[in-house]
Amino acid sequence: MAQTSPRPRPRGRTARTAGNSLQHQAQLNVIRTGAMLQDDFEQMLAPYGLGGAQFNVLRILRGAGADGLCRNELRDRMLTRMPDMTRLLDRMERAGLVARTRKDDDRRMVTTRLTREGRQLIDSIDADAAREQKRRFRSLSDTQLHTLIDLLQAVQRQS
Amino acid sequence: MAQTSPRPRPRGRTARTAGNSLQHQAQLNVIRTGAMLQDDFEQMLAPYGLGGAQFNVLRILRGAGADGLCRNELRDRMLTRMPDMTRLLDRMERAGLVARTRKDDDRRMVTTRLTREGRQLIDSIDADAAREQKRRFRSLSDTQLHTLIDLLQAVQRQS
DNA sequence: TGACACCCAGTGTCATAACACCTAATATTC
DNA sequence: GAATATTAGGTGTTATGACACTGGGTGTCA
Repeated sequence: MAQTSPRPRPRGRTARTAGNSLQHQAQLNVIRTGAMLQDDFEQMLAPYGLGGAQFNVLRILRGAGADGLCRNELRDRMLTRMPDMTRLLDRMERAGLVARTRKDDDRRMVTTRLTREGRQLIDSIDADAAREQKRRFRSLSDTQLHTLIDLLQAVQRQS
Repeated sequence: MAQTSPRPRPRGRTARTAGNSLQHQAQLNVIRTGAMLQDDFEQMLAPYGLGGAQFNVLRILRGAGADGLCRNELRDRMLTRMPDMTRLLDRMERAGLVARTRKDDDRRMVTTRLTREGRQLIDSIDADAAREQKRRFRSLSDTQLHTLIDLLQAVQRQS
């Protein structure tokens, strides 16, 4: 199976943001760009049978190492809001990507860890993921990237 | 009905982006910030019984004026990808916010227009929407806003 | 005018997201 | 140590999203 769907999606003509306040333009551009990057990323993931949320879980769990993470900790680290972590993990467990074990000392807690298979899968995606990131940002210098990151973090810090 | 849900969502500790390439950090921050803004916005819209997509349709149709727009034109102007425009418009039509009429000269085309009720609804939201935009971006100067917008548009232009 | 390609809108079907609620285990208070 | 609160995880239900496909409507070319 080569590439998937044809993917037209010219969506969101940049020009349409004229005539509004700067804050409004900024808001629209952040949301639109975020959606574009997310879509690109999910497009890249499709051949692996993953969605963005599942990839995110794999990435976070790989970062967490052998200790794994409990459901709520995992949920709080997600890139996007994810109220229904349980069933997302259910699906990933069924797919053999993660394993869950209830803790002995606090039996309310369930620790989720990457399986070997999950680990191998995300490792195999790394190269594609890096390529995808570079593609979108290739026109920006390191200074510009720093500026962009700083500005976005300032926005995130507002309440 | 006052405010709705408690909304904890501390999600996405900014610090977690260390140790990766600048492009990666930029990608994560754009996606995360976009999701935050979208969530905020939908939070604000909830009391009006609208979701982000529906608000977006109202906004676009208001801009289009009395001529309205056909389904595909509308879809292409959406801020986020929306493959299932038909049923979104179905719901909005059922709610009395939009009206659809098939064109006489090309009977394939269906024009969607705002109803008076839809128009009044989006007008009544304007003040809240503007407040929400300002809140998130208040810490940025006009120059910084311009810079942010320019950088994001450069990202959007990459294929 | 009949065959063809193409365009627009809509539908069937399945997977996933959202929201409110529930249950079990542990902590806290008296 | 029994009652209560709190915290973690899970479930039921409904709404929404994705994707492939259908089917009518137009144009165009023999």
